[in-house]
Amino acid sequence: MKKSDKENTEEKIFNAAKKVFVRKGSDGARMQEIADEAGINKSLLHYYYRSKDKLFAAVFEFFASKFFPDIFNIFNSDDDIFIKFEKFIHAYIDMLSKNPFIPMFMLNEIKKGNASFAIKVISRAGVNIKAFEQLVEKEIKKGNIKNVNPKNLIINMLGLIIFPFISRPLFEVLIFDNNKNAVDEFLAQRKEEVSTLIINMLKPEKTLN
Amino acid sequence: MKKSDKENTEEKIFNAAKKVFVRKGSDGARMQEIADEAGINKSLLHYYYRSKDKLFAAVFEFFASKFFPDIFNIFNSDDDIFIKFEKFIHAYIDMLSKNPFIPMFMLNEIKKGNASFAIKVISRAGVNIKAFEQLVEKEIKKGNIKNVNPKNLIINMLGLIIFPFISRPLFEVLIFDNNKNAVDEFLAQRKEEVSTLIINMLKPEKTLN
DNA sequence: ATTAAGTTTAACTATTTGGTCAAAATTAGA
DNA sequence: TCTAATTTTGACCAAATAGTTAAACTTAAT
Repeated sequence: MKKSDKENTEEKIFNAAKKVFVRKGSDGARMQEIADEAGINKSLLHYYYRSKDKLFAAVFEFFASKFFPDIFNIFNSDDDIFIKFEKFIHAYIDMLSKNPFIPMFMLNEIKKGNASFAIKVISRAGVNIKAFEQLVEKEIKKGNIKNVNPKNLIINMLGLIIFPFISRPLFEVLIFDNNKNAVDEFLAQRKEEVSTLIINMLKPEKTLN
Repeated sequence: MKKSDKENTEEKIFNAAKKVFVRKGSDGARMQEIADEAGINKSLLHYYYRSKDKLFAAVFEFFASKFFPDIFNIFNSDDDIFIKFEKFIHAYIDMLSKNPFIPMFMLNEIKKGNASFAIKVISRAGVNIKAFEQLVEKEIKKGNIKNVNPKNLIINMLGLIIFPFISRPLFEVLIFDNNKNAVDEFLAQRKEEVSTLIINMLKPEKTLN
């Protein structure tokens, strides 16, 4: 086969592995299922990726780079602070809409013991929480935003953004009577909802004098 | 052995199973690991619980009843609507503080295909989302709370409550430099944080005339 | 056309793992 | 104390599954 086809096979394996690992997790996934999903012989998995662990590591790294994307630098721009938050929230929800299963996958695998691996990816991606906290404190001092706890702010924001994707299988049936279109609409509308909420958390009270 | 000891063995198995299933998930858990954790012979697992599936089902049902606890009826009381929310948030975070791994376990297993099982437990627990939505709409009409979307309200509230527990392994190292005491403090303080946020989402604007 | 390198396949192996079984140990009751 | 029921154990089994191998096939270059 040609080189372009070789890459094609490797890609087919990688894409199939992404699907199956996301669906079943690192333990539940079966090499045979990945091979079937890719439509190729199981031995090819080992030909291209030595072992299940190596294949999983590749998939994990791929998703980690999505989950900790290169968008925290939005906070390094010289936009107005509220614009920064709005841009970040929109960008992150857009990413999750394209990859809705990433949060569950990542957080579950991290919990099972891949935290240190994740940290490497995070620092490589330039995610800098300390800088974020300092930014918030600076804006508080300047009086541009309310006196909020930066750690709470991060968790609140990420929770509001990420939780709907993690809990979708549950609330899809519990709240939306299995109407998947309604859920998709709901998730799309979350961009505005979360932006508004965060901005309301941050907007200083109108002084009354 | 005596009957009290028999129950003791069964309990030992059940408690060990809870630990291991939470740690590794239904696929990652090994019967041998559960036996070791319980300090008993592996055959006893099958003596008391027939199969891994049956043992897992018992554990799943146990956690499901915790995850969908009998506290939604707080909203059926005749407390003030803000008190209802405050009570609910406090009660739920208290429960999670005692069982911090339940959300990750439940949501992950539900995602992997136990949704229908979960629904049974939910309805048995009397969780009634429709009633909650109607309550919110009623209070909106009465002008007691702002005109919010009830579905957004539920997801926002549950996200703010649950997400910190799901993401703890990540933010513990990323935001808290592995200071576990600081994280425990942070989580305890979330009761007030979330209550305040939800109430601020609901409090009508002060009219200016 | 021939060759050498890379790719694909089916058959096979080794290990892990859920589950069984019969014997041994313990307990409760007569 | 003797017996029957219950509980516990270690050895074993069968199925599932990750990984190996050697041969067959394909491709690109000469």
